[in-house]
Amino acid sequence: MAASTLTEVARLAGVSPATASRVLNGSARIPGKDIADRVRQAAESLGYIPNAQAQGLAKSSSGLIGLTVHDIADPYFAAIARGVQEAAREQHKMVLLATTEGAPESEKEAVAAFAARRADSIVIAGSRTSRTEDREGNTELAAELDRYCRNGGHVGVIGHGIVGATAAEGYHVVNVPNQELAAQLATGLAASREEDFVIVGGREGLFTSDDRIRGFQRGLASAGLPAAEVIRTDFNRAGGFEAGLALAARITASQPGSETKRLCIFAVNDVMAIGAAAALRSLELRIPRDAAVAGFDDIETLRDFRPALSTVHLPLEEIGRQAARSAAGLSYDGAGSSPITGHVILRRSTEVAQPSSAESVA
Amino acid sequence: MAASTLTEVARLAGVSPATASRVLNGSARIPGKDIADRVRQAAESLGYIPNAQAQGLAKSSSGLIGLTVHDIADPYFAAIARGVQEAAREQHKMVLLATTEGAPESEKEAVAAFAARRADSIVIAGSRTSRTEDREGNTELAAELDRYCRNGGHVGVIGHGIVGATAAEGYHVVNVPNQELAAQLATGLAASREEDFVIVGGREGLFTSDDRIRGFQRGLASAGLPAAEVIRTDFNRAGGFEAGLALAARITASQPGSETKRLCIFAVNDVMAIGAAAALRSLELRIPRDAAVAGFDDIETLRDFRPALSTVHLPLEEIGRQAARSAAGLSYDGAGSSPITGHVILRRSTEVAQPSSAESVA
DNA sequence: TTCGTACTGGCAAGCGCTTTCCACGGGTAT
DNA sequence: ATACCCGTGGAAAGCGCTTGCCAGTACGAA
Repeated sequence: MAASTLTEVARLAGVSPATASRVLNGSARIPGKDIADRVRQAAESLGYIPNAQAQGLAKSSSGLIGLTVHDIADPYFAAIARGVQEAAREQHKMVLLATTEGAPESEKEAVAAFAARRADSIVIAGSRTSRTEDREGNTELAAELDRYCRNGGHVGVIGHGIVGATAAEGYHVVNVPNQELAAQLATGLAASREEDFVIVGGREGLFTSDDRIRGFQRGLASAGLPAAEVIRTDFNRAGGFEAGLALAARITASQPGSETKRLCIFAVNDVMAIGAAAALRSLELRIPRDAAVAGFDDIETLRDFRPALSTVHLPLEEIGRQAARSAAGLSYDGAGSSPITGHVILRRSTEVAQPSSAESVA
Repeated sequence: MAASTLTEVARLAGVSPATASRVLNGSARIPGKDIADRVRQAAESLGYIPNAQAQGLAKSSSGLIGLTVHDIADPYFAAIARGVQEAAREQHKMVLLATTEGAPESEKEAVAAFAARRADSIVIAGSRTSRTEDREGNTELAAELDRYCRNGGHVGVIGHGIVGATAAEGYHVVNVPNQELAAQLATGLAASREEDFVIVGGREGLFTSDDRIRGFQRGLASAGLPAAEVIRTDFNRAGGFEAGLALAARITASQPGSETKRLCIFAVNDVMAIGAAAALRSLELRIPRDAAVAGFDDIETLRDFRPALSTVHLPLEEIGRQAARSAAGLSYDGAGSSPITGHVILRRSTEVAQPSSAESVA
């Protein structure tokens, strides 16, 4: 990793390193044209690439944005990552990626690593949790973040704030109206039908999941419907599939009686919804004929799924972008940073009209 | 970004910075137990976090792995990124992410940025290209990479090597047997039917796309079938959709004649295949009844798509992992790094038996 | 002509860490 | 008792860059 240095360039151009620095790496003072040209030419001929580490050390800033996600291959996080990446580009920074599997301890480690690299800001994506087994981890994470902020760092958290974080300065959270939107979804779903609602949610304590469940229940209540049963499972496709199997069994069993209402399954995210749908299908049940299914997030890759999934659209990319921006201090309590909004999208998977079984084009 | 420094820790512990460094940040020489404890305690109480930039500067290595992808939200790249991330974790490094939209100039910039940060290794994902308009960009990219390698860097390229790269040392490419697998897919598809094959490919010059097309044609030829028509379009869902519309029109038009064979559409990647399928569906055509569709990559998120998509499985994550490993010098021309293999998966979307129209569960 | 002003480029002091080299003390071999 | 070696902690020289400060120059104003 030995590349040519500023000093070499300076020597070749016959100037001092200070001058070379000024012409090559942006400074308020730009040396005279002839000298500048000579330096630039020297740099060019040596293939000079400034050492960002050294620059960072000298300027104490790194041009880095730290991003933690649960899993970069999860389309939800991938979309957010794209937004963050975009914001980073705007700011002429690079993004440093860490995956944490959602474990607060890993997140804490990631934050420490970002701090060690003197990342200018940190974006934390992924559901916060309040489970007792995460208590300690959360506390440590909060402490780490506080310390980072106290040292002048900026953090943007997506969704819920970190439990226990107390930093006054540099701590921003991008609020996602999960509850309101889930309520709207419930209202929309409840409007034109009467059926039994079941919620497939993540483990208790996952804020995102809990919020969406709470919102959905509220929506049902405001439509005069009873609260839905909640099935807790893993916050991923497998969890959805599992819950789907259980529900499918129930549906199949009740079919003979036949005066039971159709089931409407609300999975708290699209991926779980797809899992549930796959489970139903694997047991020969059809959607929406035998059960309605709705998700949340409006994952892009899943839009071609059939029957098209009713869901709540979330501007994931924008969320990532905004988190990165607000953490950077841009457009925070200034102009530009409008609150995140989403909207309910009712598609085929929750249609009421019984489809003629031959016609299932959405 | 002012955190406490090693010197402060040393002072508090009443030792020299050298000693503090030795105890805190791994060194061959570990000071005496009592001293070590004192230092560690001082560090703890000060909340000391080593400055990775300074460490990097002193050791001239950064603990960073650079990764360029076209688009992190594309599930293909996201899967690879996950593999790279995993390998990074193994090596106790972090990954620095850059998205390039596939433009060689952006890739060149990214490589330069990685070099500036003294990344220990660089992984380049995303199809290489030989289009004339990319000529210059490719040359520059190659030059940048060469320089990086010459300075002791390691690069792992996924798929095809960079055109024009000449670095002898530190330059590894993870070969993906696109051609062979595409040929196998063609053979598999050709085996049990006679139909018209059409290939929906990316723009000319995209190596991945071209390889898959070539392989597929070869497979057809070896099955005694004529070469398939090739439709060139964008290497993404939109491109697939567009091509799908065109093909749908053709199918619909020929239906009356009805002695035309069924069309079998091979899209060179899953996302394009899904696009094409969506297009057909939007025009009331059914798969596989009115046309067969096959893709390539076996994207995880798309596995729940119905009718299930015939495709070629590629161990994306493993590919990413291996690229990162080989670039790190691990397991390269040593044990462990077995060549990448994939396999054909024939699913419902290319089934021959006409489905009874009521039964479309895969 | 003589100041004062406004620039210019260079010097040198760091940024926070690692690592070579050195001095020193205690142990063993002679 | 002397010589020698090994193991320890510390001093100091960087790693490659930025930047405050200073001296020198050229200029317009007086």
